[in-house]
Parts: sequence; C-alpha cells; structure tokens
Amino acid sequence: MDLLARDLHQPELPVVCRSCEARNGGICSALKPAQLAELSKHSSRRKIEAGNEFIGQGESVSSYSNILNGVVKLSKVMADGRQQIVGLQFAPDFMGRPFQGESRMAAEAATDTEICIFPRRAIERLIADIPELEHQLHNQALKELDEARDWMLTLGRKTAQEKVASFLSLIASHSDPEQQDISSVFELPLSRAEIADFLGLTIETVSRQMTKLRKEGIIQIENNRHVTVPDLDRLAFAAGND
Amino acid sequence: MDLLARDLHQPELPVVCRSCEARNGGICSALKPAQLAELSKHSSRRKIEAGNEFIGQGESVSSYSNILNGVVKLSKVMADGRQQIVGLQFAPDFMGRPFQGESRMAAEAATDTEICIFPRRAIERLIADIPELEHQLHNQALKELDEARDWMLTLGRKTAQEKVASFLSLIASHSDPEQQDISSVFELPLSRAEIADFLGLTIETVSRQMTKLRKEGIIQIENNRHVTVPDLDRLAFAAGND
DNA sequence: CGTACGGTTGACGAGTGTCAAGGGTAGTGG
DNA sequence: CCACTACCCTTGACACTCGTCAACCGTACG
Repeated sequence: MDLLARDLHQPELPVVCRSCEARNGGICSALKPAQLAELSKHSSRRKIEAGNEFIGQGESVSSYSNILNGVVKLSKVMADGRQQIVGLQFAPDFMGRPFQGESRMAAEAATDTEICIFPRRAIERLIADIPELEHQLHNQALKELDEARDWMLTLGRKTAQEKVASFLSLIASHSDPEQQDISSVFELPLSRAEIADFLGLTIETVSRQMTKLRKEGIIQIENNRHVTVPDLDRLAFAAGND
Repeated sequence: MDLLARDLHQPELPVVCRSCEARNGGICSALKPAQLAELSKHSSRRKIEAGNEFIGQGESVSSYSNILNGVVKLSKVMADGRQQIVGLQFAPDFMGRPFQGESRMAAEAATDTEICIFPRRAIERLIADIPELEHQLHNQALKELDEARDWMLTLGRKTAQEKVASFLSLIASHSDPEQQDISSVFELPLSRAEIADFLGLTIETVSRQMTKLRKEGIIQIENNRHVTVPDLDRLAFAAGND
C-alpha cells in the first residue's frame, strides 16, 4: 500500500518496474529511479517453465537476473553423473556471478519461474558507479555463504531423517512468511529425485523418510507435493535443530 | 623484489606493514598507504597456538583479522556435539563477518597461526569510504562461496575414499604454489579427528582410507602428518575429479 | 617406567544404497 | 468410456559401505 503510494509520487519510475515483485527486496532497491530507468532499458522479463535449465555448468554467462517468482535450483554434476544441488534461490534473489565469465554450476527452474534479465555489461557498469549496489550483492553473497555452510552441516553430519526434516523446514520457512509461527502448509518445489540430490541421498531413502515422518504425525502428505506441518517446532526438532 | 623496491619509494608505508606477508594479497592491497597508515594505528598482531579457539559459535565479534600465516578452521557444532568443519582459511584470507555482530560458527587455529587484528569500527568505517575495499571483501566472499559449494558436492555425493583424496588434493593445492605440477610434499594441518569433521566421516574411516591410499601407492605417509604425493593427477582421479 | 594421546586395525552391526516389483495418477488414443 | 502407456512415487528384500566398539601400537612426556 505504502509502496504503491510512493510509486505515484515518483512518476519517473520505469513502467515495467512499478509492478515488479522483486523491486523492493532485490538489488533494484539499491538503485535510484533514474538508475532504475537506465537499467530497465536493457532488461527484459522471461518466463521459464519448470524443468528448464537456463544456465549450463561450464557455460559462459553473458547476463544476470533477478528472480521475480518461482524457485531455481543450482546444481553440480560429476563426470559419472552423480549430482548435488548446492543451492535453492527464491524471489527476489539475484542470480549470476559477478566478475566471472563462466558458471561453475547449472541453474534450472524447479518450478515455473519468472526472471528479469540484465546484460552483463550493464550490471558491471552499474556496480562500478554505485557502491551501494556492490554492498547489496556482497550481502547476498554472504547470505548464500551462510546457507551453504548450514547445509554443509546437514550433508556431513545429519541422518537421513534429519536431512529430510531439514529440507522440509527450509521450504516451510520460504513459504509462509506471515503465519510460520506454529503450523505451515506448502507445495514442495522439488521432486523426490531433486530432494535426494539436494540431501545427498537416494530417491528411495527420501521416500522412506517422508513416510516415516508422516507415520510419526510430524507431517501430512497429499498428492506427493502438498505438505502440511501441524507443528513446526516438532519438525525443527526432527531436523536436529534443538 | 619489485614490491620491496616500491616500498622504498613509499616511505609513508606503515612500518608494521612493510614486512607483512598478507599485505599484497589480502584486503590491505585495496588500501592506499595513507589509509593503511590510519588502519595500522588501530591494528595489532597476535600469535595463536594450534588448537586455540579464538571465536566461539554464537559469540559476539568485535574485531576482524587477516591471516598472516597458518591455517584456521571454521566449524559448526550441533547441540548433541556432532561437529562439521565448514571452511579452512589460509593466509592471506580475511576473517570476520562484515555487517553481523554474532558469529554463526567457531574459528580455531588448526596450526600455529599469526593474525593481524582490526577493530570492528575501523573496518566498517573504511568500507564505507573505500568502495574498492568492499569489492575485495565481496570477491573473497564469492571465493568462499565457491569453495563451500564444491565441498557440498564432496560431502553429499562422494565416497569415503574420494572424500579423503579430495581433502589431500585441497591441502596439496595450498601447500606448493610453485611445484604443484606433478608431485607434492606437505604437512597436514589437521588431525585425523579434524579431517573426519571436515569430511563428515569418523576417525576410523579416515584412517582406513589413508591406509588404503597408501597401499595403492597414491600417497606416502611419515609421522602421521607428513604426506608425499608422487602423482597429483592420480590423487585427483581418486578424488573423483576426472 | 607409567600414563596420555593420537593413530591404526579388526570384528561386528546399523543405516543407507541397490535392485526389483507394484501402486497411483495423468495423458493419449481407440 | 475404457485400455494403455508413461511417469513419479512407494515399498520390500538384500547388499554394502561406513559407523561403533574395542584392542593395540607408537611416541611424547612426566
């Protein structure tokens, strides 16, 4: 509400940005309207269907983007096919690796996703001009570093059941920003195979642990993807977060 | 040589910094002599013995530091005592988490270590003034993020033998900057217990895999800590890096 | 000489992976 | 409307890697 009002008083704000879901949380919040206008001239929206890989591992990257909605998975693959998801990104995260031409992992839309694409050159010019922008990107990098290290603990030291519970906790925390006090209801953005690749397990083990959590009453499952968590504290406990 | 010559032509360079091992690689390389002089007024050197924990998990942090020499391990502990090392830092890495008062992990000297300490306020003032400094820190964060994600693949998808070989490869790559083409000789900075905590294994499994690599001729071991790798390519292959 | 500590080795068992079969649902075509 | 297929998920039986428990070794140190 407040934000819409502000928009009315800033008629110079680019039209395409006015209704942007990511403008207030993403990197664009570091930009002044004039700068946003300049950037928006070079940017474009794009819808990506679930399952679509839009950056390949080892591929050269000529653009950056903001996630407007949806979930993107970042994954690494070994030569023999073993795969590990090394990060999930949600709106309004920034994607792309400043100061590096080549991606060290693949990016794939886990759900239907919409992104706002900026050419590489435009972003790098802006970074040079606007310290606040680099500050924003730095903070996002630090956030992702924290998440990666938390997940290292999960991968290295937790049991299969704790891993699955940790994953469900993670998704729950990204689903219900408002009523995540006690219970939570959400759609899983990943298939069982993807969850396995995120947790360093097999499909079968993920499935068994989901069943076990269900039988213990910690979660309810409908349609494989729709999950209800009646008591988030119990789930956190099952995840090993005492 | 060249750098020493430059120092002679910049007499305003702080005395304590002139012989600093980290000055040309660490964050200090982003500073002009005058800024370095200002910062050095508030900085101090400190030696830390191996095994000494100097930042506790959940502790508030009032200072940042550069590693001058030695190896520092960053680790997380679960409530029941399970532990995971989430990063190793070598000279001239910067330590400390900008824009966050509390550490989410513990920092402990793995070997005898020397660091250069800066008060929190001084660094944060400098960051605000010098965009290049934030750029430097941003780059270090991105480097650590890459390393963390590489390690996620190791933790989630590699076998015990591949994990141990990966660890040895990592150490080798940080030991012999000059002759790491074919073979490598180095001292392990971590005990078996610490290696286990880094790899998400037990001491016994690490020990067994070391023995196995030794019997296969991929490594030679003396005194538990002294390791020789006759063929780094073979080690990389054993680590799953084809 | 005794103790402490870190590392190795062996025997055994638990947890997770592998392989295989089967169930549920959606989409397709007759 | 009903096969028929394809896909994802679940479940079971079994195997194997890795963890657990215990004994032992070598070195450092008092």
